[in-house]
Amino acid sequence: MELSDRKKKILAAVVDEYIRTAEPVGSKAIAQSGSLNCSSATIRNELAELVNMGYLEQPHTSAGRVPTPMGYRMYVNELMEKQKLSLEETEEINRRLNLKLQELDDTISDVGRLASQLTDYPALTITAQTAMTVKRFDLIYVDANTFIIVLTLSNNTAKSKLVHLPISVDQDLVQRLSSLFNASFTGITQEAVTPVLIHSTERAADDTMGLTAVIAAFVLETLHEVSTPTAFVTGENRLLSQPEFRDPDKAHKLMSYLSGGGHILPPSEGMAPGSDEVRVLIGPENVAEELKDSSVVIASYDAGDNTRGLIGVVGPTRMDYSTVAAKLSFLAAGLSRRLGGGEAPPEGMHNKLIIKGDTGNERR
Amino acid sequence: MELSDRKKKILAAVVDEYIRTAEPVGSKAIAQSGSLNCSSATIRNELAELVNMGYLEQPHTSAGRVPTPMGYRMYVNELMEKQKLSLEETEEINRRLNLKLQELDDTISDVGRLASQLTDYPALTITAQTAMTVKRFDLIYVDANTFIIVLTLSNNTAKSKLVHLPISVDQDLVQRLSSLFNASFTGITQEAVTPVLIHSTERAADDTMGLTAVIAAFVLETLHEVSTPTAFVTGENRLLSQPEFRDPDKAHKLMSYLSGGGHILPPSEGMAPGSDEVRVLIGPENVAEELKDSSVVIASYDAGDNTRGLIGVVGPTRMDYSTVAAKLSFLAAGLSRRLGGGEAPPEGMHNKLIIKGDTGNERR
DNA sequence: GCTGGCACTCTCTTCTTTCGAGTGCTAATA
DNA sequence: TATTAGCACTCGAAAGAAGAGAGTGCCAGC
Repeated sequence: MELSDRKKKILAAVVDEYIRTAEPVGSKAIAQSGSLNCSSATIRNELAELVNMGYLEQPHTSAGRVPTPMGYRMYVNELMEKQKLSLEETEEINRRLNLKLQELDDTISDVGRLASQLTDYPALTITAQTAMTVKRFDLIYVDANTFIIVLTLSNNTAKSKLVHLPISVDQDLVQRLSSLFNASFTGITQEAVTPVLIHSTERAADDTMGLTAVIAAFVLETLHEVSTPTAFVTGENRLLSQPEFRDPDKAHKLMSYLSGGGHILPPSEGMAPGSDEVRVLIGPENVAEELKDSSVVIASYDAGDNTRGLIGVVGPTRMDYSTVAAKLSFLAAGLSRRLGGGEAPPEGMHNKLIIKGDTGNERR
Repeated sequence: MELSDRKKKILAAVVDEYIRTAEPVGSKAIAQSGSLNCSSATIRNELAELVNMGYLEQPHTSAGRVPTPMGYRMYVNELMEKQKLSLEETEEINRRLNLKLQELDDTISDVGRLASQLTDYPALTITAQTAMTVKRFDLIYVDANTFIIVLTLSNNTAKSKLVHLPISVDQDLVQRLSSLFNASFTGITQEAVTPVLIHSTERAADDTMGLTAVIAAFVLETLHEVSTPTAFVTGENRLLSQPEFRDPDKAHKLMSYLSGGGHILPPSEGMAPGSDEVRVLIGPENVAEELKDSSVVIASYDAGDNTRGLIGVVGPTRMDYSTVAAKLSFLAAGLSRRLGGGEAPPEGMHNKLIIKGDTGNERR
């Protein structure tokens, strides 16, 4: 059933006002807010109908109205004004993004911090799960007891480790191992590094000192580290400034859930890989019990190497979806441009903003 | 002025009880708690004197007594029973510590997480400020557009980066740069990497493609990263389970302060480098305004390479100093044993526990 | 110097009252 | 038929009142 134009306007006004004040919204307030030219009585009638339809609810008989998750969903899908960031804001974000990314690589968590600062909600980042492989081995012989392992990974980063041994090894062995590993350990994923493979390499290299095992362990460690999707949450404490989390128990519950990392995001299969899409999950649309009365806004970015990462924020259902979505979208686009390959849109550009999400779940 | 033996017992009992319950402690409760063989009236008299002396205070007339910071200080310095961890506890800690440290190097933050879990307070870790230098350079030529920089640092770790260039370089230049950097960039600190030095190296190598600058930048970045003391805070949310932080504003204030990292610890000059010392800072003894009514317990550990790191927890002044100190001390000792050089005490050992701190500040 | 007893104080809890925002309904109006 | 003004009603939040209880300070007796 379609909403009349006026109902839409009223619903939007309720959500906007509620987002702003966190107080149930009365008919009078809406009547006065301009944009509608009718009396509070008329609006009361409309509000009553919106309650019937499931878009709004009343905390108790004589209170104003509050949006239901279904109301928020309608708002997010159709009603909210897509926020355009001001030039200052976009420049600010770009500036800080550049700053963050200048530093050494794994600063994705820093970007999470940035997102949290920008939105004033806790932020989470998740790196994508990818089957990384080793592209190239180098072993640098330092002295009889020391050598350096350098792995070049499929995403064109290098990882290294200095190994100090209690026994001395000869340069030849290191040499041999280097080529053996280059021959048989490159291009294979973590799972393919089997004890059998390690053993046969050890024999082939005539390694009686366990060097092979050391190197293989480093390979496994590294592949594991880079292939495991890691979740990172920052700014949990920002929850506390939201009135809905004035109850310390409630806040504590959600915060410990967030600190636990992971398990926050829905199976992200629906994430269209190419777009600047922003996904909104409202209250009960979340799978995790702990998030049932919070909302999550997630953007995905191109992390290069054909993988995508996620960056999102968590807040009360009464969240400033419009601004948050705009900021996250912009941030994700910036990240994609910097991390991803090639054909990205030029900087300042930012007009499309696709918001997507589950379609309105049943209420209650 | 010295406290009588009975006063000490009473003070200890008050602190113990208050730590346990977070409620002001009455004379009756102490009388019944055994260990003292006198009536509540006697204890009332003693309590009144302890209030006069500044060790206790009353929230209001007709309430029980609560320790002042000075009272806690006395407790920590002289009264509290040094906690011995049970065998199960020490084993548990060792097990988890081993688990954490198995993984790749910079897991100090993980150890912070461990500390937080063990104590149920927010934990912070700080790596020491050290003037790190590069010990050795290796440049690995991959192909015309690609090479890998490998730095071996003075703390015997290796850092590497894969550099991909838009132009092609010849192997000779890479070779030349490698030896030049080994000659003039080793053993010097971050500050000594001057534009002049970079420039002269560039000329000496006859480098017209800016490779020198790229490498130098990586050196600077790396040295900066490893020499800058970084603070890391985890488990802020655990504050919320403490009754003194039921007020969201108070909690929020402290938590944002903690999230801001750093500035938490006092100038740690007093940290004796050799010992398992644990330091306790009670309420107003903290320098930071935000910590004036919280307490901090810090242990320092040997991070190898003649440097020390800090690991600590933050909580309300009503903190379980005894247990926390024991756990942190043990954790720090374990870290020292694993990270630091050589002559560490054997595992299970753990009997000395030196607690130190500022001597009782003036009250109020 | 210690103890039992007693009056007193002050907070916390609970109950009651008041206040007001906001509603639903009805009758009048365009 | 849709809108509006008016009015009685509802219900929570805030303010006030009363009672309970924990704990104190002090005094007199042991």
